[in-house]
Amino acid sequence: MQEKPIQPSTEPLINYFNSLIPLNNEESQLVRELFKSRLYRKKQYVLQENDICNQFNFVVRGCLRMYKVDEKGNTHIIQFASENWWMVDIGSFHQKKSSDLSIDALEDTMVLQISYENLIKLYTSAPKFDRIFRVLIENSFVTLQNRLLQNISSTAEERYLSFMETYSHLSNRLPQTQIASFLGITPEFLSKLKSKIIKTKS
Amino acid sequence: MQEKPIQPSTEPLINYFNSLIPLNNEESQLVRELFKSRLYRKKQYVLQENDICNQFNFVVRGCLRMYKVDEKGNTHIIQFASENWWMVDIGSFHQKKSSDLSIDALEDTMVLQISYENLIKLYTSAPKFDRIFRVLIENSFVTLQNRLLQNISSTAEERYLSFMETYSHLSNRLPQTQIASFLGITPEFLSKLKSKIIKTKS
DNA sequence: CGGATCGTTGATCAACTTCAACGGTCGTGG
DNA sequence: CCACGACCGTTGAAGTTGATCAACGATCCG
Repeated sequence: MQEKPIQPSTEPLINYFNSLIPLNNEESQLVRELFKSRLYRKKQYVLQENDICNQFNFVVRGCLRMYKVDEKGNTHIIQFASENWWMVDIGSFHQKKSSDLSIDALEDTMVLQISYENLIKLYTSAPKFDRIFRVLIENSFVTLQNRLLQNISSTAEERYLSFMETYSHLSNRLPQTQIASFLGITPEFLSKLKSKIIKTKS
Repeated sequence: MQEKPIQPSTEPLINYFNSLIPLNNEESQLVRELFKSRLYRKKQYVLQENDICNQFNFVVRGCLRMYKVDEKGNTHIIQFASENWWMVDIGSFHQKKSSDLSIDALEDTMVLQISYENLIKLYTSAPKFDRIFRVLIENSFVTLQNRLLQNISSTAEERYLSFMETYSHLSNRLPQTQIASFLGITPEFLSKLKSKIIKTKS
């Protein structure tokens, strides 16, 4: 047996689609043609503020973050995306208007990406993808809604504990500063929370 | 000329769809057949916690709210829906699992609603609706994402001022308690915010 | 080796909650 | 039609949560 080819493939994405709604051969072929693989090195921008988000990204390996920098210079993380997650500023992507968000890589990250034009082509060629992307966004919507609910109704400590459960696969890959920025608290306060939690346990 | 028929019609909804992606006659007819109008009186439940959300609602007239009641008995409002907005617990609706949210009417409210089964039928009969509902959810997603961003990065005062702009059509129809519950603060604190803002202005 | 980034800790300050009390308005039943 | 209760908005005092600023040690990478 030989090693798998080193050249990146779209198969992880096709597997992902199949797990939602099975694709036929023609549809799989469309995916192979229209999605391009691309490697982003750690700290590299995927989307820079004020640019138009022109790529819909599927993370094969690595980790991205999407965030906003406010007037005071603080960054607020809206979303992480690691293996098998999507990353795009949907507003900018669909309305073709400049984004007030940024996306960059927290690790060397391999993505499969499709441009706006090719996504339209995909929808037109195979209407099943209208449905697939509808389901996909519905799922993201539910996740986002739960997060908003948590933010409205819970203390920082509760949010942190919940984050460590929900993102257990990610928590050890992320610096605490990034987690704090996702939770909407300062790194200093997160540090104090952690030591308080440890004390309470023992 | 006669008065318009008093019997509620699906025309506002068809106009709404046409503004997104124009419908042909057959598609319009499907909407007329599959959406049913229904009146909810003030305080009446549209969805009760632990039930499955089986209806996708379009508000023709009035106002609904969707909220969660936490362990301490506090209610947290996730969304208002007045004229031409949608209201549904998407998670419960699509996964057919019991909801931990509630929906009720803040005013007497006329909705056009479609059941899960009929929505599937709609998607199957006219794939254009896959696209329409994809676009619709994309829009809701952007709104939700902006709100999350605000909640992470702004003070209560900023959120309140922003709310009064964004929801200016609603702000005078809503009791302050409801606005506070939407912003994620106590009614008392909102009251103090308001008086502070007035003082600063003069 | 040296700078950049990260995590920690303490003191002080600002944002927001909690609880209690009070007055106003509105709708409903007697 | 009035009275009463329910709900709403306001205010103040005291408490909690989390931010800010400054200082320090550890690690990592060029």
